[in-house]
Amino acid sequence: MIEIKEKNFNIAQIAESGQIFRFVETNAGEWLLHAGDRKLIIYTDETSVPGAAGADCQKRTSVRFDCTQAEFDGFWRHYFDLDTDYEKYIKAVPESDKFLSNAVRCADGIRILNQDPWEMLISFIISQRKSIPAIRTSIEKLCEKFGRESAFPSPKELAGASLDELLECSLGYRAPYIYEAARKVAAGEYDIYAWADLDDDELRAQLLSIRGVGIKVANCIMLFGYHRIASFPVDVWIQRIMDTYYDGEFDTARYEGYAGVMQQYMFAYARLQKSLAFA
DNA sequence: TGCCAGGCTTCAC
DNA sequence: GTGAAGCATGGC
Repeated sequence: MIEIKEKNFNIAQIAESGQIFRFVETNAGEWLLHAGDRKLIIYTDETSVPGAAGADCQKRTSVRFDCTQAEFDGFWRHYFDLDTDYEKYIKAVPESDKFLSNAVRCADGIRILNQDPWEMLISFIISQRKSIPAIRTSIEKLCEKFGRESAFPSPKELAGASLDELLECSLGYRAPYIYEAARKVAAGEYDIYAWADLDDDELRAQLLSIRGVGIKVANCIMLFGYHRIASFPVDVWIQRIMDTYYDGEFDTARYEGYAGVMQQYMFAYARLQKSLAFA
């Protein structure tokens, strides 16, 4: 068991942040995370709803990872982006920006995870016009049906699926997109791991060449699968926020190089506000 | 029951 | 280049 106490690191906020879909609280304070073919159990002291009652992530709460030191150092430390100082991002937010200031107060435990490009590609193709619970359901079905021991299916495993089998995973009109993407990645036509060497604009262009990947999904894959934190995905939530609080356009230039971090704070806060409003 | 969901492709114009 | 229609289905 590895115990850490880190500022700006909140498991509940990350699990609900919309960047990961296989991260659930199985019991109070006990979390199960799937990443590719890896599995991790995490224990936390606080089980509160993210952001509720003014979560204060400035204090260092205990997070315990059920893994060896070697696994933690070799994989999870980087996965959770624990070597990055998020306080410098948070301090860049001016008090005059009321919305973002409030967002940071409620979501300052979020980190941009270093997830797998393949898993992000498929997950965010699925995400279009789906609610987050519905995305989770589809991904669960894919993993159960095509992954070994419910791991996320590899390109080769998913490329072996028929269109009818994919349709059984509640993919709807996205099924042909997944079908085609899996085959082309498995065949090496889309060399998605080599794309990690491209600059942001080149990477975005490559992702946009995949059928079913538009600008928003491409930006999500960049942000969460390639850790391009300058990427700023605009979905219906972010658009609503910009329309309501920023006269239609958020000035990403102010946060040049890391606007994607701000995007996550905004997204999390907007969803939190809605969930509390209907609670 | 009806509406909306971390949008994209296609097709007019 | 721009804008609107059409899209499958789960979750609330």
